[in-house]
Formats: sequence, structure tokens, C-alpha cells
Amino acid sequence: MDYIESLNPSQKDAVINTEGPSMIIAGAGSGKTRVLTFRIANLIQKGVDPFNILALTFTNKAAKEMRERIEKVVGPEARGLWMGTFHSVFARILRAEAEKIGYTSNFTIYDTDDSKTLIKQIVKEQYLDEKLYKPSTVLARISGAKNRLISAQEYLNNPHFMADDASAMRPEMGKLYKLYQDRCFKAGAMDFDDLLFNTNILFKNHIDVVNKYQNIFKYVLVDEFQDTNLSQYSITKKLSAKNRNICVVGDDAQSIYAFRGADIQNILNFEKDYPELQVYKLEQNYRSTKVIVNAANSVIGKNKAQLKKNVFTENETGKLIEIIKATSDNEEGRMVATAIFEEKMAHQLKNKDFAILYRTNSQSRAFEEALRRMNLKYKVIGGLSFYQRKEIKDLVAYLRFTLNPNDEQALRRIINYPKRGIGDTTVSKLLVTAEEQGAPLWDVLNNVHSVIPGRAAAAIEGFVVQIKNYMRLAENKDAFETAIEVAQSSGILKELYEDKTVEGLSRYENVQELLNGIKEFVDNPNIEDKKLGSFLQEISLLTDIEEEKDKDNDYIVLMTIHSAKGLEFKSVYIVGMEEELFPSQMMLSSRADLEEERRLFYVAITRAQSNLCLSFAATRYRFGRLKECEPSRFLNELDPQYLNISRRARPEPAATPAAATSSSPQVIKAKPKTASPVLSKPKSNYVPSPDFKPSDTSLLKPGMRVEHLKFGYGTVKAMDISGTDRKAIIEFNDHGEKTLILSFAKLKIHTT
DNA sequence: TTCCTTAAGGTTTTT
DNA sequence: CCTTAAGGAA
Repeated sequence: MDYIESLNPSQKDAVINTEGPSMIIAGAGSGKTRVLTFRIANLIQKGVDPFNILALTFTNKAAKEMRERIEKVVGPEARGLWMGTFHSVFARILRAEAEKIGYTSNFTIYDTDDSKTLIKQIVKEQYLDEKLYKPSTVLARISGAKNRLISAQEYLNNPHFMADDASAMRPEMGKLYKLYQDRCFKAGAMDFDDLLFNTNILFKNHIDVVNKYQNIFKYVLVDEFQDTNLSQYSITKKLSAKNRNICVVGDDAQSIYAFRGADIQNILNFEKDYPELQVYKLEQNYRSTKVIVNAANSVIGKNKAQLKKNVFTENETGKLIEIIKATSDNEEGRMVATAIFEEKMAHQLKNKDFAILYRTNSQSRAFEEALRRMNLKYKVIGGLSFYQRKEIKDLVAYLRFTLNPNDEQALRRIINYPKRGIGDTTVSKLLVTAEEQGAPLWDVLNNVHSVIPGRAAAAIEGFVVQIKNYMRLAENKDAFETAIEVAQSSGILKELYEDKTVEGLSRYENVQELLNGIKEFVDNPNIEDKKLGSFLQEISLLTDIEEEKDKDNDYIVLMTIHSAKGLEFKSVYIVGMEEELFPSQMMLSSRADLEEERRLFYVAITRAQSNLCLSFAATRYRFGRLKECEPSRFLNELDPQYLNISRRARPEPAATPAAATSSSPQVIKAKPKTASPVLSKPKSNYVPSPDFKPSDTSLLKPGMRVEHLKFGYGTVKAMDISGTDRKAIIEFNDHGEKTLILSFAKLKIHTT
């Protein structure tokens, strides 16, 4: 129990009081994960069977990490824990209970691509305007409804929604929802939202099932509670209704998934639903310097919608936040890479101490190039994940279809790949027939002759024979043997092998990697069921292939801010700090959206332990066109006392368009001659005096000669006492004019 | 049906 | 810039 002694009083309270409903409001860096893992460890050591504990996280990575951390405290016993994302845990339960809601246990999980393709198909079939009913728009609407537990029928019956859609010029939205849902059901498929929605249906209609899981999950814990939607909340509420041992952990300031239906309202409802609720607040930040914590607070303070919280730290003050101004996105890449390199050398840091965080995945390119050129090892997290690659999806589609031959989306992928002479017209005829007769797709395929004349029918028959063969394999052999046979005899491997282009080669390698992954799965002694179905279930909610165990993991990490949540790094570079990029132009229309962007910025800032650097570019390629960019409004929201502002890097207040345009040509002109473009560390031949000791600056006056350890010698031009901090504007010999905050800056006064 | 060329349109964020 | 849809020819 000694680990408990390492906690502060509020953390300790939250760990020890394991009974009854509790809510832990945890500021950034306040040891949230630590408290959660210790709480679970504590439960186990108190004698609670790990099989009776359910811990829900937001990402697979978080689940894996937490399990490992708990294992470190309590040992291998922790393996029995039910731990995973909402989606993976309830997919597992739905497999077990599938027949109760009319599905079979080998139902397919549609990813976003599958869903969008299907919607597009339906919109086409309904002869609706494809511009108006864009797949992403329609899916977002359907998803929103599901996350609020509104079924297609309820949607159609609700005059409010119908009026909404009518005024948005999309009156058929409800009908599309219904059609989409029917199609998914017929295909034996659930999309991501269905996994949660159907769990709710299951629990609602089957009291015996609810009872069963209430007895299994005596303790329910939810991480990142601020990111749960109603559908998820409702599940946890049902599960913990009997034992009432529910513990949620969250931070409203870090709620960044409202776009996915997350609702801060859940935090408020929670207090209503559980009047006996115990609330714990963790406010001390152990991660970051004072500068970083206070700067983050200064940003989040601009939000109106927030719970009161006072995040503070007793860590050292730390260095000021650097700002890098680049002329273009490519230069931003080079400057950030250079700054990382210099910082790494100066402080003897590892690659993995650094993270580059951006708003959108597409920003990674410039940084990848620059880092590669400087021989700095890096890794891009997220983006197009392994399982989203075409070649992988193609092979997986064969496997999916073998287990569930009604899986329409899988069929569309493979029926004519590799080419076997079955064209679009034939495929639509098949689908239409299935629709009209209300028959399962597989039945139609088995009776092609009644639908399709001669030539194409023969091709389809051949395809069906092939699939039946795979079905037999899947039944009798393990996942690896089945998959390798499918890969070979379907012709996928051959097709990729014959493509000798660079991309073709990498596609071939990717398929090999998937096969290796399946081999590993089969060889894993911890897994009992080695059949294909078991493997597919395992991977359907994964985004990336399991990483090799800690082998050579020293790389700079590049990722979106969203995927950085929950992580920490010694040094963080938040890049692309520009209007319309961050905040994203999609989020400028409403206050709520803008506040979510601001929370996102807050999350980004609070990832940093000791160094934070923000960068922005004056121009950026977008859609192949050069665009001028304005510095982000968020830069101006940071309390300037925490910024290391050199005059050239100071963001122009986003107001005067004339100033913006007139300043850019000068900057471009200045570009070629600056070899080391990092503004904070320009070259200079200054050598500090041997007896450098900071002077008392309370009597500093214009005209005084001063010395600064970084900027060298300079003359005080003016004093600025307008703000809360005394600042001096100093003209340095080698570094131009700087504004320094006297409580931070160490200056030696030389002459008066 | 397939393959080639051309046109258009698209970037949030994740399970 | 990139990918994907559409249109025309073999």
C-alpha cells in the first residue's frame, strides 16, 4: 500500500473511497491517470475480483497503457480486468448477445468509409441531389441522432427534426436515416454509433441481460468523462444502477469531442442522477512549469462555459514560451526542426522528449521533410491508419465477406477486384434485386441466373464458388491459414506483386505485414480462439497495428492535438497557429465551437512539461494554392508576460489587413540571408562577462546600459509599466529591440 | 467492361 | 496538391 503514500491528500481521498458514486474533476497534469490506476489497484488489493471491474477509456492506447500501469502495481492479476474503449467493450458484449437483437454474432462493423459509401449509394438510388446530401453531412446527422438515442422511426416521428431538415433544404434526411439503418441491418453490419446504440437497445429490452452485467460489473470507472455522449452515459448508468459503484474522471476544460456528440451536460446530469455523489477535485499540476500552467489558465479563462477550477503548480517558473514566425509552411518546418535540434543538443534531450502538435493531419508533411533532412528520427501518429489503406481493406473485405456474406460494403470492394469482368451495372442489379425481393444478398448471389443473363452470371458463379471455398477454410482452419489462402487464390498478392512501382511495392509489403500480424495472433498463447472470426473481431476497432515492444522508440512524435490528449512531453511545439487553421474556419461560426477550439488549444499547451514553442507561417499552400495567413487569435489570448516576444515575432493583432499585406514582402526578402532562422537564438559573438550577476532592476531607467545572458549588451529605450508587470524595452547590439519582463529577465546593469 | 484522359472538388478532429 | 468522379474510346 506504500504507493498510496506518494499521493497528495485529495488524490489519496479519491483513491481510498472506492464505494458509491464519485466524480473526480481533474485539472490537466494533476495525476488523473495515476489516481485512476491506483484506485483500481486499490480495489484489487482490497480483494475485489478484477473480473468485476469495468474501466472504460476513450482510446485503445489509453486502455493499454492503464492496464500496464495497473499490472505494475498488482501484478498479472490485472489481466482479468475489463478494460477498453466503450466501443470495444460493448462490441464484445454485443457479439455474445447478438441474437437477442436480431443480429448474428459474426456481424460486421462498418467503419466511417463503409458508412459514407453506403450513404452515397442510397442517395444515388433515391435520385437525391448529391451536393445537398453529402455523405459526411448525412452521416453526421444520423450519428448525432444515434448518440442522443433517437432511432430512425423516432426521428421521422419528431416534428422538430423534420422542420429542422426542411428548413435546411434537406427534407429527406429522416428517410435516409431509415434506409441507411435498414441496409446496415440487412447487411448484418453495425457502424460505430450502432455499437453503443444497440447496447442501449439490448439493455432496454432485456432485463435479464442487464442484470447479468450489473452483477459482473460491480465497479464501473469511466475515464475522460467529459467526452462521453448521451448514449455512452446511458450505458454506464444502467450498468451501475444496482451497485452504484461508479467513478467518473474528467476535466471540462479538456472537452474536445463535442463534434462527436460529447456533452458536458453529462457532468451536470451526473450530480442529479447520483445525489449521494462524492466529488474530488485535483487542482495541483505536477507536469508543467509555472509559465506553462499560468499561460494555459490565461487562455482557458476566456471561455465562458466552464466549471470553476484553480489549477496551480509548485514546480519551478521555467522558461518563457517561444514564438516562431515563419514566412511559409515549408520554412515553418525547417525552423521548428532547427529549433528542436538546437534544444536537443543544448539540453542533452532525447528525440522522444519532443512532440510537434498540429490541428490537422495534413500539416505533417513539411515537418517530416525538415526532420528527415536533419536526420532526426520521427514518427507520425494517426493520419491514414494501417487498416484504412486500400490494400489492407481489400484483403480484410474478403475475410469479412467470408464470415458475413451479406456484408454489402465488403462485397462491393471485392466482387470485381481483382478484375473478373463484373461491372457496375451488374452489381447494382444485384443490389436492387436484393432490395426488391427483401432477400439476403447471399441468396441472390446463389441464384444469379434468375437475375443476370449468361456472361456476367458465369463470373459471379465463379466468385461464389471461391467464397464458399473460403468459408470452408474459415470453418476448419485457423485465421492465418485461411487468410494466406485467400490472399493467394484471390489474386490480390499476385496483382500487387506485379506492380513494380514504389507504391506497389509498399502495398505488397503492407499486405505481408497484415499476414504477419495474423500469424502473430495465431501464435499468441494467450488467445484461445484462433479462428478467423476471432481475429476480425480483434482488429475491427483498431486503428494501427500493434507496435513492436519498446524496440527503438526514440523518435520525435508528430500528431494532431486530439490524439495528444492524455500524453505529456518535455518539449512541445504547437505549429500552424493561424486563423482559419487553428481555430479551424469550420469552428468560427458559433461561440460554442470557438470555445471548443480554445479548449483544444488548452489541451495542447498543457501537454508540455518544461518547454513550449508556438509557430505560425505567413503563407501556406492550401489546395495547391499559396494562401496568406494571419496569426491565430489564440496567440493574442496568451498573457504576454509568459511569452518571449522579440519584436519581429510578435503576432500582429489580427486587425489591419493593410499592415498584413505590406509586411509580408519584407519578410520574404529577409528570408534567404538568415541561415539560422530561429528567432530566439540568432547568431552572435557575445561572450558573457565572467562576473555576470543579475542586478536589482527596480531602479532601471531609459538610457542605462545592461547585459543579458542570451541577448548580450543593450541600451534601455523605455520602461513599460502599463501592465501588471514592469517591462523594459531594450535595444540590444546584436538582437534588435526586445521587450523583457523584469521579474523574469536576468539583467546586469553596467552603466547609468 | 476496361482503360485512359480530363475535370472537379476537397482538409477538421476519432471510435 | 491530391484523390476521386465522369466521360469517351477500344
